[in-house]
Amino acid sequence: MLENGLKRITSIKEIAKLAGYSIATVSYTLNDKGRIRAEVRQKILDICQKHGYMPNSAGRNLRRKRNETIGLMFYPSSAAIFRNVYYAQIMEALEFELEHAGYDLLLSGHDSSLEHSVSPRFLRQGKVDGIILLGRFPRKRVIALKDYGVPIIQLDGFREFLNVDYVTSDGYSATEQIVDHLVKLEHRRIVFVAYNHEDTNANQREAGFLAAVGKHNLSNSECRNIRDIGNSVEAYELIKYLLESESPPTAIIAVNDTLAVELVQLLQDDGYSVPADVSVFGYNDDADSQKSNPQISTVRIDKTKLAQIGAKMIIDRIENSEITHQKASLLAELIHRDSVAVAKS
Amino acid sequence: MLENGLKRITSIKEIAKLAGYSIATVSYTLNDKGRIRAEVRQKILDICQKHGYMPNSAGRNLRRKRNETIGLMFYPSSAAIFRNVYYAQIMEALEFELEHAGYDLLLSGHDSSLEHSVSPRFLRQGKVDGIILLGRFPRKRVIALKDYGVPIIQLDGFREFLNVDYVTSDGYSATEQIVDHLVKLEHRRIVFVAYNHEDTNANQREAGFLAAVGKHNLSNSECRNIRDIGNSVEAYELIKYLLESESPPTAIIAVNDTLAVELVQLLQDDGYSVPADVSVFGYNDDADSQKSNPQISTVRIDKTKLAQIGAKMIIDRIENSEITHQKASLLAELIHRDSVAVAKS
DNA sequence: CTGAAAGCGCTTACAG
DNA sequence: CTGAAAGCGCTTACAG
Repeated sequence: MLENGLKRITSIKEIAKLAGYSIATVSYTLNDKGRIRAEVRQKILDICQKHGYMPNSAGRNLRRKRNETIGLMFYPSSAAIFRNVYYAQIMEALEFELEHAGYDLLLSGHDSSLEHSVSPRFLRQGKVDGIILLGRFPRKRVIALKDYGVPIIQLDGFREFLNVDYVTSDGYSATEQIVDHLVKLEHRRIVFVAYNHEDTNANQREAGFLAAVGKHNLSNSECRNIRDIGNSVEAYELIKYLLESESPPTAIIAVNDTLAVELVQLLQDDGYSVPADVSVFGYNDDADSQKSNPQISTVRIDKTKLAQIGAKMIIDRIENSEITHQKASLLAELIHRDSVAVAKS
Repeated sequence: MLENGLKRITSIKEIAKLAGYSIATVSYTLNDKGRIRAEVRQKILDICQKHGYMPNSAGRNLRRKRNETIGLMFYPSSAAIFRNVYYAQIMEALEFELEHAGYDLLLSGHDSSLEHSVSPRFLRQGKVDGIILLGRFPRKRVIALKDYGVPIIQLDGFREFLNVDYVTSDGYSATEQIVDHLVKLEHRRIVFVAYNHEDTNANQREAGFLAAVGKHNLSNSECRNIRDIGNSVEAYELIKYLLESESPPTAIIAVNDTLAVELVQLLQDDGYSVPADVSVFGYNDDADSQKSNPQISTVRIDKTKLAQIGAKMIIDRIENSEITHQKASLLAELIHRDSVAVAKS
């Protein structure tokens, strides 16, 4: 029941009957199409309003062959995403953009990391017009998903040569900038640390690191790229070994702020001082990099922009499948805070 | 194109033609209804499989008058939720339950705190069968939402006398337990602190506090319930004033772990020792309560169970609107850690 | 400017 | 055990 005690009307047919016009006229009015007399239009609108009429999306979607819905998938799983502060801002902006463009966002509780996992329900049921892949989806999964024929894009992750649109951040140039900056502060023994899982963003950052090491003629044996650690404790064990060696590193570049924050904690627990003994750089400008003591120097990725571009990409792809392959790599900005200082001599 | 080079089939009609049976038979097969000969059944299933057929949800939903979709709304806004660790686990469990029950989860980017906000798109478009309200929705908003006629429930929030199902945690008894415990540790001057915004969960906790103060014959003038602070700094200013008074509180109960953690930080920055000078209790068992130093004693709310019950409630309500009003209040468990000690004498 | 009608893909009572 | 047919609520070319 509505406020005015009237029964809620759920179909265009009833509205048409009440107004004394055809369902076509009602439909045109509701969609601002065709040329309906202003007077008729107003009458119909009034009736809809009065009876709390809401168009039925199943009816419209069946006819239009659209869902006005975009599916969101996470890798490795949605559990991982919700716990990850990095994604909060992205989700937020994504929702905003999509809602304004007339799309709803459908979530998948699907665990994409399971080897034999079937595809998410919403895909099997054809409930979405497009899919946004958030995270470091493996190539194989992207291909499998692409084969459904539903438009997909990758957000904050990418796979080349798949003709799948993507938007990510330019970790290569970001790392070059970090090394440039560290070298200016007289660092010559720098370590890059990332997790052992496959991650194209981490690869880019590593590649930028290696290129910068070459560019500045830093010693290959003194600059390490550690890529086989499973967690911060493992990372710290290796770093500790290096710190106790004859030519200890003076700076550490951690693949993200979470790792950076944890390393700083472990270093401090062990009696090292940051940045006096060793400088630490992170990536992402997550909230915890600022809460850490000292505050961590990091790379700011404009997450809102990332989401905006992603939203635009998937919508473009849905509404115009002819457009050519799109990819974007956002330039990142260095944020200088207190975890970096001139190299210990 | 599928792997086998065949065109993907998108309707039951084409499958029927290929199989040489009617669409009714295909439909019955797909839905495991009616009595279809095993042989025919297998043939149809094979064809579907081969051509990657997926049923069209708009068609089915139009016919069934269902959406198989549940909308999720947040208060004050989705932005607030994504940044709130407390909700990560709830979202996760909710998704899991709903997906298994055959429902998809539709997200709303809607900002419910805006006074003149329209309802979310998915509601206006009739895209959801039910709505889960997460957070402390004001009574007025709950009523407005309820008037759409779509089943709703409140999760981790509640409004009485509205006949809206809800599941929340029993903050009343939790706080009683906290005070019982503190009294056992010889605390007699205890402060309860909560934010100034309207929040029925906070009200419950406060009520439990007041009841326990009465039960233990604690001094009303020495036990305060502070409910008018906007943030932790404001809270700390008041607490500091009390700590410097003649009969300073020996224990603080903060309405959630976030506030507790921030208060501990501010106390320490100011030279107070926790728990030597003052004990601190939180609620929720959020991740940060464990990361804090000292680790914060808190109240564990089984968020997974909260979500499970919530999922079951909304589904019950959707599938059987006749059921009577349901409400649940989860018993919480005290988690004893290092922020609480015997009262300073 | 307005209406009659087809059809989107599905489910389901009914008939056989 | 299987099929013909109605109808869910909508949009849209077409006719007038």
